[in-house]
Amino acid sequence: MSTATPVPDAAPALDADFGWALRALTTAFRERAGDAVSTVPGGPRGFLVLTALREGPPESQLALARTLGFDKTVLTYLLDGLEERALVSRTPDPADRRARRIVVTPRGRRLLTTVQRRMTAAECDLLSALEPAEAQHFRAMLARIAATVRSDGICDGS
Amino acid sequence: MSTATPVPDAAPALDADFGWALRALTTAFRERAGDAVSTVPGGPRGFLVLTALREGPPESQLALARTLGFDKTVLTYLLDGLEERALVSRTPDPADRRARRIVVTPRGRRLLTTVQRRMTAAECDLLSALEPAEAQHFRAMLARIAATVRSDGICDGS
DNA sequence: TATTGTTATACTCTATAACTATA
DNA sequence: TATAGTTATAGAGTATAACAATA
Repeated sequence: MSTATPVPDAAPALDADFGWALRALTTAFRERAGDAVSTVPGGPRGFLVLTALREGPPESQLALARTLGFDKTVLTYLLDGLEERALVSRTPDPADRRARRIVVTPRGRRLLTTVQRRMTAAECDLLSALEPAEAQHFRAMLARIAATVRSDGICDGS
Repeated sequence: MSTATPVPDAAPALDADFGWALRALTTAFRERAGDAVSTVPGGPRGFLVLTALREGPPESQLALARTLGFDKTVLTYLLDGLEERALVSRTPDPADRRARRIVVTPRGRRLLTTVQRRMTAAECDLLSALEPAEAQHFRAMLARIAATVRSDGICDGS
């Protein structure tokens, strides 16, 4: 009998099921984050658009869509909503008149700061089952996994 | 200057954003799990129904729905699909003729075993960014969080 | 001919309300 | 009256196809 089992049991109970736990986490996150981002047009996805734009203007809407992992058609109406409330500005790129330059407005930055604070609080609440150091570890592992699966989707070599 | 920051930065980049990482993980999981559960009527949710039933027949459909965190209306057509392929049986409870006794058939158990094996493989692939021991730690933390947020939703005392 | 962005459409998942049959 | 289950419907989120403008 081995006491440590690196490979998970082939027939776990519901509570031990990865998919079930992931589903429970995302559901709870949606609920709590939903309140936090209720003031952002487009909700959680609008928030991610602002977050991505904060790092600098993308080459085009398409480049932004790829960064976020969103469909380009989704981005169109997400940006419609954000532009309507003057949180981003959308101007034709003089160099390539098919593309649009998207930039966050000062107002957009201010909203993002406020909402990010609320999001952080919601996340801490969500992870309150873990000790602070554990929660940081969980976040770090999650980020590593996300980076891997994303790059897999984009450029899985072999 | 502190080298350890238990509280996350208030303005993280996209790659460090919890919601973005969670979204990337669930998207990748859906893709991979989708293949694994493609033979189960109702897909990922049908699989969870079978998993929950494997632990024993529930009091009623409603009790099963609460265990899974599904809406009762969803469970109706999920069970329709599973019953149609003889993976579960649905018989009126003699004691309370409003309620139905749901049990997994031998065929349902066999399918579950096969699919669970595929699901485990898909999960291991998904978590391949982590060392096996780390992956187990991640699973354990995820299960703890899920248990907490679930019980919060059902019976938050104070 | 290929690409950016838009519109229209459909499909899945989820949530709500209204109904039936039992208790 | 309250509960178990069903049906119908509407709303998000997502993906696809077709289109206009530009390269």
